[in-house]
Amino acid sequence: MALPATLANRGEQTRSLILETAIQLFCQRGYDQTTMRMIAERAGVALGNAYYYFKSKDHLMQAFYARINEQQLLAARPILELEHGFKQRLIGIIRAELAILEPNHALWAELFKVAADPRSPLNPFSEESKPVRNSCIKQYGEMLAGTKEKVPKEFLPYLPKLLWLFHMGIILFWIHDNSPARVRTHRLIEHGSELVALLIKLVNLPGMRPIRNAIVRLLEGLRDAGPNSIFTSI
Amino acid sequence: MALPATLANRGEQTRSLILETAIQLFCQRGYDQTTMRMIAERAGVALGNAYYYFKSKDHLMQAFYARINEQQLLAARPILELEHGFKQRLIGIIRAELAILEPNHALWAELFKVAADPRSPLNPFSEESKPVRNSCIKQYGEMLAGTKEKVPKEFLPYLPKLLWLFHMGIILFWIHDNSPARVRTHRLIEHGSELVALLIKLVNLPGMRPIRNAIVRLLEGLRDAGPNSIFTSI
DNA sequence: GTCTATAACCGGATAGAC
DNA sequence: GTCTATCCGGTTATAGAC
Repeated sequence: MALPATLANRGEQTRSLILETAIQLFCQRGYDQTTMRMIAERAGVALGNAYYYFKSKDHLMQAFYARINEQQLLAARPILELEHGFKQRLIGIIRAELAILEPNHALWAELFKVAADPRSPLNPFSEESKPVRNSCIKQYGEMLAGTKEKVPKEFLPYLPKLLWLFHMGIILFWIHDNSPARVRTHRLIEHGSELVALLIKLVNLPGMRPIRNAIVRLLEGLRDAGPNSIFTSI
Repeated sequence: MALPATLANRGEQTRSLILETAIQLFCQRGYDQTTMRMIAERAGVALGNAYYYFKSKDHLMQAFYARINEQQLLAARPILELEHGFKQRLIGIIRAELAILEPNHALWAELFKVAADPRSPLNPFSEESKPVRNSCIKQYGEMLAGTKEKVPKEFLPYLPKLLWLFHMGIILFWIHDNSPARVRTHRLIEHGSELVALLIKLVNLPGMRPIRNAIVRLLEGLRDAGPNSIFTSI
C-alpha cells in the first residue's frame, strides 16, 4: 500500500541523505578529518538535524559498517558455490571480504581504534555486533559444510567460530600491512590457509587422539562466557 | 658529579610530579574520566605546563606503560630462574605479567582502544613501541633458551616473536574477560600453553617435515615487513 | 514528528606573553 | 618553564517553525 508519500518518508530521505554524505566524506577524508559540522553542511541540513537521526558520529560509522558487511556476505557467495576444497574455500572467502575493504584501507585502519574499545558497539566481540558476527560465523559454518575434506567431528561445533577468529587475525594483520599491493597479507592468507588445512588433516589421523583431546579441553574451558566475551556460544 | 641542583633538575621534578599525579588519577578514575585540566590542577601546575612536559594525554599514558613494562620484566625473572619445563615457564611468565596488570584491569581495557590505533605510539606494533616490544621478545627468547625440551631448530629464530604474539592474544582475551577471578583467562593460559608445548613436541617428530616446511614458508612470507608491521625483524 | 538556527558545554590541544 | 587565553570539534540544549 502506497503511503501518503509526500511527507511520510521525508524523514527516511533526510536520514539517507545524511548517511550518504557522511560515507562519502569518511572515504575521502578519513574519520577524524570529517567533522559533524562538515557532514551537516555538505548535506544541507542543520547540525542538530544530523544528531536527530544519528545519536553520534560512531553511529553514523556503524551504519556504514552494516552496509559493508552485507556486501561482504554477498561477495563470498559465488566462491561458496564454485569451490569445494577446504583451502580454496577459506582463501576465497577471506579474499572476497578484504576486496570490499581494500578501497578504503586507511579508513578501516583509522577506525580500528574505535572498534577495539571493548565498550564500543563496533567492537567485533560486543553484544551489539552479535547479529553481524553471527551471520559471519554462520557463513564459515557453510564454508565448512560444503567442503569435501573430512574434519575431526570433535571440532565441528567450534570450527566456524575458530575460522572466523582466524579471519579476524588476518584483518588485524592487513590493517598494519603497508607492503605494496598488500602482498604480505595475501601471502599470509595463502600460506595460513594451507597450514590450517594441513593441520586439520594431520590432527585427524588415528594416533592424534591426545592432541584432539588437548584442543577440545582448551576450547571447552573457554565456553560459557559472560556477555561480551570472545567465546560466548552462538 | 653533583649538578648545581637548585634549578638544574627543577624541570625533572615538575615532570615527575605531573606524571605521578596522572598515574594516580588514571588508576582511580580511568582514562576518559581523567581530564588534562584535572591532572594539571591536582598537580598544582597550569594546563599548558602539563603539555610542555607531555605532548599529549597519550604520551602521559605511555610513560605509565613504560614503567609497568619494567615491572613486568622484573616480575618474570624468578620464574625464569626456577622453572625449566617449557610449559611451566610459559605459564609462569604470562601469569607474572598479568598479575601486574590485574589491579587496573578496567584501565587497560579502556586503553586498548588507544593502543589499537595503528598510528598511536602505544600500539604494540608501532615504531615507538619497538624498545619495549623487543625487550619483551628478548625475554621470550630467554624463556626458550632455558628450557629443557627440544625445539625444532627451523623455528628457533621465529619462536620468541611467536610466543610474544601468543601472549598478546591472551592479553586480548583477558581484556574482554569478565569471568569471576578471571578464571577463563587462566584456563586459557593453562590449556593454551599445554597445547603449544604439545604441538612443538609433535611437530618435532621425524615424519613431520612437511608440516615444519609449511610453517617455515608461512613465517618467511611475513618477514621483511615495512616499518610498523607485525613481523618486522627484531 | 521533522527540521532550523543558534548558543553553549566540555575537553584535548596550541599560541604566545611573561 | 610557566602561565593565560584561545581554538577546535563532538555533543547537548533550547526555542521555535512546519
